Formats: sequence, C-alpha cells, structure tokens
Amino acid sequence: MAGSDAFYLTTPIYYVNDVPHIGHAYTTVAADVLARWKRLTGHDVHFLTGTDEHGQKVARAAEEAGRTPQEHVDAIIPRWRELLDLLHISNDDFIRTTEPRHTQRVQEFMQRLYDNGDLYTASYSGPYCVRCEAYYTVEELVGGELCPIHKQPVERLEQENWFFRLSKYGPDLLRLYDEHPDFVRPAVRMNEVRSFVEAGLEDISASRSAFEWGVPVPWEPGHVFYVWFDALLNYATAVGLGVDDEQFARWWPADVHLIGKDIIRFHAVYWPAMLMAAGVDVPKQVYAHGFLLVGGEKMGKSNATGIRPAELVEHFGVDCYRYYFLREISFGQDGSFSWESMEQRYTTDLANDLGNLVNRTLNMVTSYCDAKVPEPTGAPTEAERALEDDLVTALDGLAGIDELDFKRALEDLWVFVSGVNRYIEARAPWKLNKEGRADDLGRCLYTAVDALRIIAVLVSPVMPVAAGRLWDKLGLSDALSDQRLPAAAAWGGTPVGAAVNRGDLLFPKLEEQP
RNA sequence: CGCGAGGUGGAGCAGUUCGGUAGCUCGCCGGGCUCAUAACCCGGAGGUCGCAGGUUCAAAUCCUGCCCUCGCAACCA
Repeated sequence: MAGSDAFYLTTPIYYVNDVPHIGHAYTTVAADVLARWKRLTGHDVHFLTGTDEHGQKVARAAEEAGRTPQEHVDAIIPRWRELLDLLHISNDDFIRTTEPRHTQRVQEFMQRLYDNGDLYTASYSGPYCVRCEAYYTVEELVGGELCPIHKQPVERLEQENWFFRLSKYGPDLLRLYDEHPDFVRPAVRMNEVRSFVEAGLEDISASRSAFEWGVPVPWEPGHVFYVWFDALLNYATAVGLGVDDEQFARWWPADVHLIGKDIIRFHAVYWPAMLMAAGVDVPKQVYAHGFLLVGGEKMGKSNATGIRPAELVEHFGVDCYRYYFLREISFGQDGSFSWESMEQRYTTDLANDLGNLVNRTLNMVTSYCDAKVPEPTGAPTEAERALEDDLVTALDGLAGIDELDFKRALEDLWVFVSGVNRYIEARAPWKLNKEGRADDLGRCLYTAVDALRIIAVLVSPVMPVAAGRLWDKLGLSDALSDQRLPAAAAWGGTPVGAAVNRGDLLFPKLEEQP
C-alpha cells in the first residue's frame, strides 16, 4: 500500500510516430501542474510519462526511413523529450516501451495471464488498417473499403491470435465501479464506461503475428503482444512491477492516470481487467479530460491541426501556455483553443492584472522606500481584512486542483490578484507618501509585497518560470522550491528590509501579431 | 424507440443535486485614480435561461413531449 504522503500520477505514453501537438501537451501540462501542486502541499510525488514505441506503424516508418525500428525510434525520441523541456515538465521518470525494464516485465506479466488460463488462441480475419493496427467491420469502413480514421484502403488480414478473456471480468469490473464511483472521472465518463460493460464484454485479441516489432510472446515464437497490452503495462513496470517489490509497494496503485477521453476504454476497462487477471491492485482513479477543439474541429493525431506547441510557447511564453489551457477550459469537458482568446488571456490576466500589479508595487517600494521592504508599522484597516478574505477564497479555490478543477483554482487565485489591486487602490500609497504618512505607507507596501510573495508561491505550480522570476524580484533568501503550503501562504513571511529588484516586466505586452 | 452530454444577455461559461433576488470573464457605455505595462478601481446598459405544455403560491432549476448540436456504439496512439 502506498503511504499517505505518496502520490503517483501518469500521463499516457505517447506514440512516437505522432508529431507532438497541443493535445499531447494539454494532458502533460495538466499532469505537471497536479504534480507540482502535490509537491507544494507536502506530498512525495512520482510523476511518470513516456513513449509507446512498438507496432506495425513504427516498423513501416522505419523501413521507409531505411533503418531498423530501434534506430528509428531512437532517432525520433528527442522530439518528445524536447516537448517536455519546452513546457518545463517536472516528470520524475520517462519510460520507453522498448526498454528492457519494460519488455521483460511485460512478458512475465502476460505469462501469468497465460498460466492462469486467461489467454487462448483463436483465428480472426477481417479488414485491417495498418495505421490503426485495428480490425474493422465492413459497416464501419467508409464506402466499404476505406479506414474511417485514415481514409486509406484497408487490408484483409487473417491471423491466429491470442485472446484475452476480458468477458470473464465483467462482473468484477462492475463491482469495482460500484464500490469506487470515483474510479473514473468525471462522472459522465463513469456512466459511459459502466453502460459499456453492462452491455456485455467480448474477449479481445492480445497478440499479432503479421509483424515482429513488439514484445515477443514468450510461449509462441512469431507473435508479439498487441500494442495496448504492452503499452498499458508501462504504468506498473516503471515503478518496479515484478522486479523491485519495495519500490512497487511505495507507488502502486497509482493515484491517478490522466488521459484523454478517447482512450478511456483501454484504461477503465481493459487495464483493470488485466490487473485483476494477474492479481495486482487496480489504480485508484482514471481521469479523462476533454478534447481541444480548434476552429470547432476535433484535434487529433490523424488530422493533426497545424498548431505546434513550440509556436505558441515562442509567442506567448511557457507560463502563458500552461496558464491558458487550464484557465480557459473546464478540465474534463471539451474546449476551444483560439489564438485570439489566448492573446486576451495573456493581456488581461497576465500582463494587466498580475504583471502590472508586480510592477506598480515594486516601483513604489523602489521610489518610496529605497527598494527595501518596509516595516509594517501602521495600523491595519478594513482594506487588510478584505484582502485576507480574498486570500482565503484563493486557497479554497486552489484546493480544487486536487479534484483536477484547474479552472476554478485559477479563477479564485485571480480573485486574490485583483484583490491586491483593489487593496492598493483603497489605500492609495502614492497619497500616503505625498502626505508623509510613513507608518501607514509601510503597512501598505509591506502588505502588498507580502501578497506578491504569496502569489509567487501559489502560481508556481502553473507558472513555474514566472513564479521564479517574481520570487527573485522580491529578494527572498529562501528557495521557492522549498516553500510548502499552508505555511508559505501565511501573512508576514516576507523579511523586512529585503532588497527588491524591479527588473524587467514580468509579462510585457505582446508584440503586434506577425 | 441504441446510450450519453449539452442548448443561459454580443462571445465564452457558471448556476440545475435540496424550486424562491439569473452570476462570472471578455466586449460595450459612463465615472474615479494617476504608483503602474493607455494599466488599475467603481458604476451602468444588455437575457422570453432551445420550443410547447404540466406540477406549484413560486421553475433556468421538477415532470411530459418536441427541435437542434455534439460525443460513444467492441479492439478508435
């Protein structure tokens, strides 16, 4: 059993053949924010991401490139590592399904299913799309001959395959859903999964024999495991399944698998059934988020919309990238991306509200107090009380991150950001300065700077780079990364006399769009 | 009668569980302030809550029917 302070979360592993797009980045950023938030609130976090590197599609792409599949995936893997660097993802591990630590454990795991009698042979023949690595029924094909996903001709393929007795686990799965209604979230997805299982499960094929690029079936030369059986197991093999019992016990079962809603069935039905078959605990939760729509169109791997994360990061910066998608879209529901709305978020929330707040505050400390944090000498007023209430709102909202409610968390955090603007407006420090009321001025500017310190801590899971820059401007000696809640959000934590440095604008106004 | 989600001021959304002043962000209009990134603060206009019935003293919220949009419908990285 994982300790109460341990928190293990995962993203899907990404199919190497894809080009990283904003959909991949969306899941990954959300997971990273959750991971950073959990660390900030004192949890011991293990955050896993990685790549899925097997399958016929990869084998064919390698062939076209004139190299072995292994050479091919080694050559394109940097593309995925770059995405993580670009977005400042703080994953603790990165698993590749071609690594021995994975492939060996997959074989052992599947051997267990075989030994338990949960795998059997049957032949299957039908229209097969190589790019999907999937069979279709004739009715599903476009015009009776094209793959509905890729609109490419399908092949007729007959294979002697190994099948997994998924049907056997229907009752156990339904019991799981009954006992853990939060196993799948949001609730609407749980309903979908449940009705799918209630309708009756069929066994699924677990191997392929038409190509070799996969994890070999130990007892059947010439067969490799169907890519999903291989891929799903990454969540367990990465934390020591079958090789390091102590590590495995520390992290498993996973607290949450973050996924897109397109792959919910694999995670909420097949995956727990596989684990049940092997006698391994099932994960605590599968959270499926919605799709990003671009111009009303569904984002997908196959109709790769031409927006690259790097392009957006270049224009808006990594902090805005991370902020925008979580603030704009209700996690769990579909949401629209547009360049215009991203510009608007940047300008209003980041440049005007937060960036300008930082600038105006530090500017006053610089010119009124010789760039040193003043003593909070004057008596508190009604304005301080109002500001304290705003912080409570922010902290309540941020707790929503535990429920993956990023939108509400950021909305409420911004109540505090605007609260500080309101506070400054109410106390008018420029006036206090002019009237020579040094005590009240000290109270006011100390409070404002102290609020900025708290804001730096609170935004750090979402905007780690900007939070770090803000932290540096405040001249604080402790490391931002050492801050923990709730202590770090208590008032009065800023040392008097700290030397602030106004420096460059946190979020300068955007250049005119090229 | 396949299953499910949704239709709320110009745009995007919340509210519907346990009926009772319809809320937020942006945009628009007016005012304030002048420390600040022409930023910040305050106020205002603007909505038959998809349509039609029903229950009720009272319905965005409950019930019935209908219209429209979007997912899923067995192996969809």
